[in-house]
Amino acid sequence: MPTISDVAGRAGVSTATVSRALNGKSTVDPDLVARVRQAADELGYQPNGPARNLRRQEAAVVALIISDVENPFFTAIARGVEDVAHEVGYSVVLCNSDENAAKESRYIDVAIQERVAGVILSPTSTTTSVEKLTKRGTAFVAVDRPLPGQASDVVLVDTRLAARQATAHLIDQGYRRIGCITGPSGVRTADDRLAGYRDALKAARLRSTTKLVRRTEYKAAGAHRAAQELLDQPEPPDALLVANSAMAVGVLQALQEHGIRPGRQVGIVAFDDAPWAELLDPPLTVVAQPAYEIGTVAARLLLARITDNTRATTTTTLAARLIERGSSHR
Amino acid sequence: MPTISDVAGRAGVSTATVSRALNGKSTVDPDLVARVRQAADELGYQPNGPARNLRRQEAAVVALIISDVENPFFTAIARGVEDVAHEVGYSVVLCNSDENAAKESRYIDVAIQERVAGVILSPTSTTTSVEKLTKRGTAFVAVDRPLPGQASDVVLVDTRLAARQATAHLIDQGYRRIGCITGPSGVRTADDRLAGYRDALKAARLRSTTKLVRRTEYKAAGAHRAAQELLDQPEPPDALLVANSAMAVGVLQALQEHGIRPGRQVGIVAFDDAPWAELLDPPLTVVAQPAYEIGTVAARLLLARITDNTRATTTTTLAARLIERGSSHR
DNA sequence: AGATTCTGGGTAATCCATTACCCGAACGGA
DNA sequence: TCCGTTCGGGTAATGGATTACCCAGAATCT
Repeated sequence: MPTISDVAGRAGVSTATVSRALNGKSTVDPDLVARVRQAADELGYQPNGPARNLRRQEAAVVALIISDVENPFFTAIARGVEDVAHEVGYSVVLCNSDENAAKESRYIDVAIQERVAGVILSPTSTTTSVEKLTKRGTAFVAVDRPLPGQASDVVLVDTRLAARQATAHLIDQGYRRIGCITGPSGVRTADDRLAGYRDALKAARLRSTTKLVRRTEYKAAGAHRAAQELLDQPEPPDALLVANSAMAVGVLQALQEHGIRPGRQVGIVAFDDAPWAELLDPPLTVVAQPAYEIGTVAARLLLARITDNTRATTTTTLAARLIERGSSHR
Repeated sequence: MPTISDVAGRAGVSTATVSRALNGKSTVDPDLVARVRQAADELGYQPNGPARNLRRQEAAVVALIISDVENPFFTAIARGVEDVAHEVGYSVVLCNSDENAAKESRYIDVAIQERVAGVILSPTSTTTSVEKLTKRGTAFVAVDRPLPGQASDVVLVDTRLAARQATAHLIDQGYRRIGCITGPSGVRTADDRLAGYRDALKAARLRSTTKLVRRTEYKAAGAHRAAQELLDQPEPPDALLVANSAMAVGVLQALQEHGIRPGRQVGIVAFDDAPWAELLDPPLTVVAQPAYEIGTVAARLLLARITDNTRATTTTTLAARLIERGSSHR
């Protein structure tokens, strides 16, 4: 593996000149630059990243730690982050915490150890592992979920309001026994969606009962079981608010198994506008979250914070949009 | 940011002892280990990754470069890779090449520069950027698509056979004007799926015509246009083989717009078993690829190659499975 | 012309963890 | 008791790129 001194030798200059020529930080005679470039190409020289990062005390890398790679909401965020980061020469590494605090903590350790320039995180739950970042002054932005008690930039969706509007829409449509299947307690988005659901019931003077609420993992399997339970009750719900698209799959499966078409008999609104939502019969009413935009906004905030970590922290709240389709109409 | 000497100072030992105590490579007095551990905890010491990697000449990281983060097939591979890598203490960083040779090449450069232990790649097209890896002796495994002319471990799906079987199934069902919407020419999986489709037509002595074949990006939008074109022909196809699930979305949309239900009028088989496939009416017949398993196999091969790069290269071909559902029955 | 500032480029210090090498102490065997 | 091992732990070399510092020669000014 050729080193900078190999290049220097071949080009007949010092290592300092090679570094300067290749990084363009300082003026170097154009002839020398050409010689250095050529020597580097001939040797297939690739700078040693660890050595560079050790010296620079920072890598041009941002870590994006998301809670589920298989959730399109998070991969859309990833694209947003990537597109912005690449424009300014940063690489993005994606880490999958799997809604698992231990994995999240481990990836944060790795990020710190590798001296990445910044971290974007969708926090799984507790705040503790994030303190390591702030304590070290690593630039950091939270997405999707806030971090109570932590001063950091945050990019959120107004998910409580969205849940409220979605539920209000179901009420408008004449549904009265509306249920809610949301994520685990303690996960902020899950709590907020439930709260928004309750807000809407309250505003409409409908009684809210825990019999119509189920909380499970943000996955299809859990939602499937939850929906079965709800539907098997003596007084089943006539509509359901479902907290993400993976869960929607489970819920719709359960409806199928009960021989129920979404819509007239049981109205459905789900969070996240999956590409297949329009293919269903009836098409699925959804709450579309601006995932890509969350990514771009978060990346821009992170870059700003990398250059100046003393700026005041901000909270950006983006609006979600209810897309009415057939599954919520009688 | 505390360094190893800070820890050494606080624990009253040398840096060598700290390193040995923390890494457990050599026997150290248990009392000292405890003292070092405590000092490290108190200071919140995190080893400097670049310094460690510089010295070790390798990072305990494997890079996984996939061609589309938003494609569930690739994210499932990612989970497989992660699960295996984590077992043995490696971190996985995910890079999204976006079917773009330039991005792929850039990520390969980054991987080389950062001296990752190995790379798993779903190659977008040309072989050139991969040579950089093999030339440097970086452990490397290709997934999903082979690299002609490159000696490397490869993990594939027998996608040609799967396409043939899927097409044969359509023929069995009585479809006669079967079309194919596949990925860009030059992308091996796309070519193979087309070849398998033709194999089946030939075996059934059906005439194969380019009028029924369309090639586009592996995305919904391209497939949507392609399907529209095919359906608007004077003699439209009575069935379609679709090369991945994102494309299936576009195709099904086009059918909807033409007022056609999949099945009787136009039979559909698509690659990749998406969780929503069963929710459609009729449910979608698919070719399920063992994506997670591709990931685990590739990761194990990579780890083996990291420990011994002289082993003979292997090609693992996994079988896909046709899951017959309603969209391919008359 | 002489003094002064610039500029390009070389020398060597620096970043920090790991580990080769070495030394002293403890231990076992004769 | 004395010698040869063994073992724990310290000293310092090492990895490779960047950059502070310095110097020589060119350019500019008086």
